[in-house]
Amino acid sequence: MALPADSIICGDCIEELKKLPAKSVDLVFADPPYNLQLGGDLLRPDNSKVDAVDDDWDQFESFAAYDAFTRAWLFECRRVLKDEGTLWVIGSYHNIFRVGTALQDLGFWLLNDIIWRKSNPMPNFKGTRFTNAHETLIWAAKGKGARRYTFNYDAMKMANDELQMRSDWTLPLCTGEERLKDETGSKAHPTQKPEALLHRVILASTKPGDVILDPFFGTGTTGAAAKKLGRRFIGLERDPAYVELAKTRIARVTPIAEKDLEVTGSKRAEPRVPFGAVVEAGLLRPGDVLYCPKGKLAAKVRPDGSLASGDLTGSIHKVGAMVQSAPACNGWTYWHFKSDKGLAPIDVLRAKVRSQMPA
Amino acid sequence: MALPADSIICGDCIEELKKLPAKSVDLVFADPPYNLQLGGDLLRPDNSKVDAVDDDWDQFESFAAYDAFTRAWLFECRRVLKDEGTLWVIGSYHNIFRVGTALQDLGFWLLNDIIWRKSNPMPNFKGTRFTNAHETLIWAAKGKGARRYTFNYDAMKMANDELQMRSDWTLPLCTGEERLKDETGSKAHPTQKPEALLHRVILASTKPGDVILDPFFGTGTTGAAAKKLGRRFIGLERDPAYVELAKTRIARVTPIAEKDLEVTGSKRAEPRVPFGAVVEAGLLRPGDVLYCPKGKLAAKVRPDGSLASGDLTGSIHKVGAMVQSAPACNGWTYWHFKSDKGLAPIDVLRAKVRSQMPA
DNA sequence: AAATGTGCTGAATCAACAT
DNA sequence: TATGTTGATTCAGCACATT
Repeated sequence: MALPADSIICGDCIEELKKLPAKSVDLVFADPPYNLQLGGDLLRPDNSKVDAVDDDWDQFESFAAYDAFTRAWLFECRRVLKDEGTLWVIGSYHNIFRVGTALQDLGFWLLNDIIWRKSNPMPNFKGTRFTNAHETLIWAAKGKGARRYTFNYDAMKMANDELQMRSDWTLPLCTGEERLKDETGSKAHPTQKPEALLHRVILASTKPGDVILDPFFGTGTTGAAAKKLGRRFIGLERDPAYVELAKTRIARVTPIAEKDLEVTGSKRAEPRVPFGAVVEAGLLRPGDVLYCPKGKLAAKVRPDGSLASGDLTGSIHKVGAMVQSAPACNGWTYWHFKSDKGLAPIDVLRAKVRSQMPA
Repeated sequence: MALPADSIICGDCIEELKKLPAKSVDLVFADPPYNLQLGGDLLRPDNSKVDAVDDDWDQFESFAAYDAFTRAWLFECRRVLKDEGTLWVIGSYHNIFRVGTALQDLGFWLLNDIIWRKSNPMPNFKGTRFTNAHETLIWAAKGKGARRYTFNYDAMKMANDELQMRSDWTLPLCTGEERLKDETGSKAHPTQKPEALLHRVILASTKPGDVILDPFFGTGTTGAAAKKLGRRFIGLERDPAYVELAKTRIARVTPIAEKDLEVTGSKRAEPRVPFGAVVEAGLLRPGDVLYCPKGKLAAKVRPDGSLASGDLTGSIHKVGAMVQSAPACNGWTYWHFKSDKGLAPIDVLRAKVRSQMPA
């Protein structure tokens, strides 16, 4: 089956998930039902249905049913996810512990739990508890070994005034203009999430063009944010009324021009330049002397791009580590050459070589 | 058996819990092993080694083993707890989901999950995830029907500048003078919690004279805070060395009169707003153009809150400085956007975002 | 005396690629 | 799969030394 990108599928989320091809999506964002009163959606571990919940429900039975439901859709999401893809789930204390446990049991590897601090939460009117002012998101990779997931570290850092983005995010609720209303003027969906939240999730963990799957699409916040940011989406939603709302909503979204989607990139993604290329380019000559940042330690450049410092020879990194008796060293930033303005790190020579490289 | 109030029992926590009488304590505070699953050594950018929690007591064979342990001690705590008593557990994403699930399965009724936002967390040194900047506490009553638990709503409200105390608490780590040191001057316990955290827990959920049980007593932070606040404590701790440390520590604590309790939640500096939050809030779109005060120089907004002006990219401050060839620049006042009333500084957008933020 | 600078540390599931 | 090489990566707060 071809991947139905940029579309909404109306149907039961588990059944529809089963129809999607394995290892086909880059990101899953899921906002599953929080409470246990799911009626027909809830299945016991033996797949029998749970009756409508009343005040005296059998608590264990209900939890077991919720767990079975949770594990079923998470299992399918894991199947559909690419090996280097990641998954987000949002929830509150009513359900998030069960979701987190299920994730771990299914083999997902937790990367972070993220706290959405609501700047304008609903107060606790009875004064019996702390104001419930946050929700929790879990960000997980497909498994322990999955190392090559997308995390746009530098973009996140930039979005936070050049400080690392933390695990707590302060954002307002979805209110005002952004909140979708029905014909009567009341809110169209009870748990519509703010687009700002999805903006950060998508910017952090996907690249332009990636496919984002949302198995509980609702009124399509994930789709709207994805379209805006030049990502594709697949939405699963059971309620045809929500599907219609989401379609209208997403149709109105203007994507950001591709050239405006660029974010701060990581140095790891830069093309690798061996030090030998700097010598080959004539930016340094064999026999030239490099110095440590304070200028006291020195090493001599050799024709093959290795260094010699006394008896020590090897790569710029290895010699840098050895002369400091350090376990490791980034030779590009450690070693300096004498320029007309004093000592400068050889990293500026690497930049010169890179600027002359074909893309 | 009489209740061993204001004492520390050295022994296995589950075995010792079994010896305590049923329905005898008012509060349980538990800081169990987190079951961290760390890989090899972690080096900081300066090549120093992170002192990780690699103690034996944090090692479990599997999730199943951790779950069995968790359910065993939680089961006994529930037995020992008075019907109107409540229980707190602190953890991180490594274990807190399993703890929360166990609590629900054992019949506890969750009242809140509380986020301890660390004001000074350890950074993520490798740039691979969001900075893990919080821990989670769960506050639970003994069962769904247990309504007469203690919650000092007004004291909490008073401690928070007459606003309802929220479910996210911003507190620093336990460092400096407060952190207990061993003979060699290094930390005596790897996971000592700040007294301010216990202070708030105890003030919120106990009355003077109440008995607080801590089954993972460690160096006795719970006991110290309890004594200070005129509550009694029972500590269970396996390691005799920690027991001794805790005894000495608590002996030095002088109880304080209630009227002298510190006022927490004092006014903080204005919350920092990164420019990325302005973009996320939709107040500016990626691709929008910002102008210098005179309108001659321009820069384009990117999705991560960085700016691009020709080849120059970076934060609003950095790009502002570069286009002026100035050493520094306050981007908030330098950059302007086109509003219906002409050019306006982006600082007015920051004010909008800030007006929606809690401290 | 006051200001400034240096070094250390905190519950951390912390790299990616080529051979 | 295992091993070796390249080279990317940190924030707040406190203690203590220096100016």
